[in-house]
Amino acid sequence: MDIGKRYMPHELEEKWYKTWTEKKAFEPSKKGEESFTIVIPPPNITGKLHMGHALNITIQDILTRYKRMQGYDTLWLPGEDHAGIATQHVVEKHLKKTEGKRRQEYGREEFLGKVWDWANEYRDHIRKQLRALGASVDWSRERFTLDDGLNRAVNKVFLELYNEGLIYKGKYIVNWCPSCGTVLSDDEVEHEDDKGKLYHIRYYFKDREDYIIIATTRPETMLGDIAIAVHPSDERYKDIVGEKVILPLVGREIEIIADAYVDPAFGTGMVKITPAHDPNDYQIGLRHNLERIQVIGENGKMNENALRYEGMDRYEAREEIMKDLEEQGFVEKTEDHDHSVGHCYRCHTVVEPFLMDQWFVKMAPLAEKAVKSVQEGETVFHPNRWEKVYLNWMDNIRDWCISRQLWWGHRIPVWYCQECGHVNVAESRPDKCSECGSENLKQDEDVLDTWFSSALWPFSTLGWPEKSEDLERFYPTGTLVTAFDIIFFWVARMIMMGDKFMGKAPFKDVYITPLVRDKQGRKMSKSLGNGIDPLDIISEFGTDPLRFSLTMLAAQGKDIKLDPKVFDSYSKFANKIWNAVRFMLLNMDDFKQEEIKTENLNVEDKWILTRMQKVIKEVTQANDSYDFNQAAKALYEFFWNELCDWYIEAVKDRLKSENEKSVAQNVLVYILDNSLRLLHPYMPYLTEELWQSIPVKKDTEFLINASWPVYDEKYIFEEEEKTFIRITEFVRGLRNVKAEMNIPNIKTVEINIKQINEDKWYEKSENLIKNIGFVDKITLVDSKQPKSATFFVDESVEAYVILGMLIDVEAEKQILGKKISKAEKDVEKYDKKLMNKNFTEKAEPEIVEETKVKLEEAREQYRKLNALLKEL
RNA sequence: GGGCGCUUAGCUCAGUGGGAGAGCAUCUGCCUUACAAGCAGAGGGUCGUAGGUUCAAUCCCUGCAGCGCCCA
Repeated sequence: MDIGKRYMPHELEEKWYKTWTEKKAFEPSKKGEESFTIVIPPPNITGKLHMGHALNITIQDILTRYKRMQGYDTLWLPGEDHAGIATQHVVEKHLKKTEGKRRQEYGREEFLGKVWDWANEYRDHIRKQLRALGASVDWSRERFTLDDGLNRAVNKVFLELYNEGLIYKGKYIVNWCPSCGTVLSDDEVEHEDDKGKLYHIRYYFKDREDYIIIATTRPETMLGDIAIAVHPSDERYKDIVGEKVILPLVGREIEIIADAYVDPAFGTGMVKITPAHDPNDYQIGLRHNLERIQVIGENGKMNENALRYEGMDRYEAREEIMKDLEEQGFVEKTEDHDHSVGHCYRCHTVVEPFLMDQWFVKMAPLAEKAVKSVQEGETVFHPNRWEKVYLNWMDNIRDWCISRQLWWGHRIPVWYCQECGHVNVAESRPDKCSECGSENLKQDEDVLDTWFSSALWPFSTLGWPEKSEDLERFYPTGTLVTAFDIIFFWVARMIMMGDKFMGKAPFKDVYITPLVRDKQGRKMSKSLGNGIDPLDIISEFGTDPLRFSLTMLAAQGKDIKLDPKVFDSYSKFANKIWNAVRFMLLNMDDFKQEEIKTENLNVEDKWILTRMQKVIKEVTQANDSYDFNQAAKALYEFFWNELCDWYIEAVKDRLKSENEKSVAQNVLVYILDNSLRLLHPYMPYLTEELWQSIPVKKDTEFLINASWPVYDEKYIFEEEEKTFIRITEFVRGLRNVKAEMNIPNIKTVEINIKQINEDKWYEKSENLIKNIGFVDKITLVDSKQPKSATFFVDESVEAYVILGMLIDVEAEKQILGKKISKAEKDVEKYDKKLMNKNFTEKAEPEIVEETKVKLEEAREQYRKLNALLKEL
């Protein structure tokens, strides 16, 4: 049977994904066994999946396939997120472009119809991408954050929190994005240092000819100034507290008050207080019972309180006001000033602090449990340092503004009675007002923050609030795989809600993946155009190489700087695997599967079996501790550098021998069977395809369901492992001399061996040495023969290669010289160590013993090599 | 301002209290019946810097410098 010389990814991928889904291989099938569940971080329906998603999906799939093979009742639940602000934003932009209309021109219902069309299209696109990546998700359980079931969960949670007083409505300073036309939560505001100006403005006293100087970055808000504040212990201003000044341009009298919030070191140590347009001023306003005057409207334009500036954009007004102040002599000076400004995390517009009536969740009581869940280890972060980030946020938690002035989302389940004004909160529309019985009810116009529904994802997707079988079977979930940037938005809130409504944290582990950046370390983004589309990589190299590459790079706690060259490297690895299996298949004549009997094994068999067990252990441990890059690396090195470079080369000859081939075939089949199992979570398609062709009795129809290999003590042969390593060193020595003497490796040579002690480790492996070393004759000698060069020296033997006319004495001297100086350095190093009493007395005895052995070895090498050099 | 992370070969990065590693790149030689997407060999690093702990530090601790991120 020949499967062809080259690995061709694409047919395999479609074929196997189809087969797996048809056979329901992704659906949990081990009911009653311990479950392992992952809920997907639902991708936004605003766009396509990028490289970060590809990494995230790959890791989830590795975990899922790994646990499935280990026999867990495994579920990976897929779904998508309706992404309120972002989706409404892109659809509005899209409609403006295609139909030239704004959403208000359609009306709420028609517009939502168009968003649903969009959502359906993009959900489909995301599904295709997940399939392309090989994600073994259970499609029969797919969810969307706006599903009816999830809506029931959202309404129930809203109602319960409201009844407990944990949801409330109130007028506070919130973050308003004038471009998105909605309020944002504090976490959705990104602070950035912007170049701005610090304007120093004179405010004249009401009763005397003097003035004070106020420094501000936002002069346009002065129209809403209500007071001036100084620090109570600021000696400079103690005497003027209580005095009044006249607000320039406006003419309003405002009082100088004292409040500890003021930083005496900033500006002049006096600040203007605008309670309607600054969160800190708002707090001061509360403390001093100050009036609030709004001067900027929701559209970011000055409102009716803004005198002649009404209707101007806030930045235009700033300029106009400064111009007027200047003309009227109120400006002391203007200086450059960098300061941190809040921007909308979606559209990057500068956010306006705004006094508005909104819905909030009281966070402190919810945070308390969520802190405990992590502190007590119910949920563990990997890498662990993210735990601090999480706890830090929880400690400084503020109430969460959850209402959004959007149409796309879960509409707030609140109905205001138009008769008596009563606020009716209910899971579904009430027939009449619970207070006055009126049927004239009007639902709140706003929708909930998307993260409000996302926070319920780990249990709402499993059927909550119904007491579903899935909920019982799969909650709490095993691992959440996500990126650090949504620890606050999402992870923290899921833990809170899980604790609150399920009584248990929603997952045992949180694995925070690295961030995928470009080659220069920049974040991949549309605007930079430095993104790499996973689908492009898949069509060029295949899914398996993409996945394996990302895994190799995904070391814990470090961002990935992605150089597309790596995909090429690891697609070569896929080809290597392909060809190793191909080699096996081409050498399976008369194959009968038999039990591997220890007494029939050669040294190379025992070595590879031992190495296999150790790799099984290493990969399993690495997977368990989320060190996927280490698992991948261990597999890469084992497969290529040990199995292919040495074992396959070692058995080539035996596979042609009638007497010997059976053992070699059986070992080879065993090794490849186990290797493919270990590789499956990383490279599912390739391994499934190849596994099908292995002539071995199988425990399952498909590799995806096959059992995970288990470390087997009976295949551990420590002695033979060492012997084989000695053989490889022996052969390497020979190859090295050949290379230095410009003899092609495959040109056969004769070698001589001088026995020094009793250890005849090479005897049983003479054929092996001949084959892998391209040696046609081995002769035992008493001393080094003329026209031969030394290629191996240890305590048991010296070995020489006969070169005849090819000998190059200078080259040999060089080789020996290099070795001698290395031995000399070793002798010096170990000798120095052992001369140090502190070392011999305080270091662990094994280390001292080891060092002594090393010193002796190095001395012996040095002595022999020197002797050889003299002979030349 | 508070906190976190990073600094190892030309590039991208693993790694460990006791022998400095991989891939790519470079150089040399090979079409060897699995694979030229391959095989064999070689060169290349004061492990950012200054101290400290230790018998022993690239690794642990502290300061410093540079880069990046989060929070205010």
